[in-house]
Amino acid sequence: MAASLGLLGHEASCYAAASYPPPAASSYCFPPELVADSGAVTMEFPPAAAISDYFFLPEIMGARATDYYASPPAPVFASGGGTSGGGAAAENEMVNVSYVDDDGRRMVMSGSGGNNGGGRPSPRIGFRTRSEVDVLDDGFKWRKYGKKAVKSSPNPRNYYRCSAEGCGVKKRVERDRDDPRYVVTTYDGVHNHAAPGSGGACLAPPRGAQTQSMPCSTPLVAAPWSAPGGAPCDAWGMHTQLMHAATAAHSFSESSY
DNA sequence: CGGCTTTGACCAGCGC
DNA sequence: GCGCTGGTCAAAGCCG
Repeated sequence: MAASLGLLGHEASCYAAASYPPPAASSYCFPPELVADSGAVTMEFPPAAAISDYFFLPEIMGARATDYYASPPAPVFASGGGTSGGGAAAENEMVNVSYVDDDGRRMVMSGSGGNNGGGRPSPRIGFRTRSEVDVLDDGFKWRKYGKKAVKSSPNPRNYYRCSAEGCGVKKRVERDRDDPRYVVTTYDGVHNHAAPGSGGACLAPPRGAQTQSMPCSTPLVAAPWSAPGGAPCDAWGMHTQLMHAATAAHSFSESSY
């Protein structure tokens, strides 16, 4: 049931979406009113109906994720996203990431362009979450290392770094400039460790989530589709899988050069 | 006391 | 080359 990512003609499988089992809790489903609401962040997204068919987004600390946007490495994929860095628009510039599920339906995700400024680009994935809290508990432990007022938004942007030793994953959190009810979280990089306190699982499930049963023994850096056991079991796994998909697509494209 | 947040300063990339 | 902007650093303070 693996879906596949279509990236510059490459096809990389992932378990990101297709035939995803319905969550036990309805709150995991895409809130109809929150789908693809033309926010500044999401520039291209599947129709609401399609999303509701394929994505089950996590409820995090009472918040409901609304949009995901995955970003493969910018230099390879950023078609038209040449304004990386400098410009505030680059931050939310989308790189289209499409994948084809088992039914042959083409799905499109959108990712932010840009890279880490120079060196090896890292996978980036973000999502917009309707939340009253700024910091969403994703099971990992983050240390805040910066806060910056950005020109593109009246709301400050917070910078977090995974506090795990040797893990260079970063995330940026900011309120949606158009709708402060939404929190835009961007993950930069992929964890090379399991989520703390998750008993070896990839991620601790969000509050109230059903028991995590996805094949989390697989190192996070591994391609998600290579993990035994098939699709993730819940929305939280979906979140993880998306992050992994970005990484995997990254690796895939690199290896094809 | 250790870990975390805050916050101003600094640095690098990009556009003009 | 200069200015703007985003991202990071690091010292100081706070909190459990």
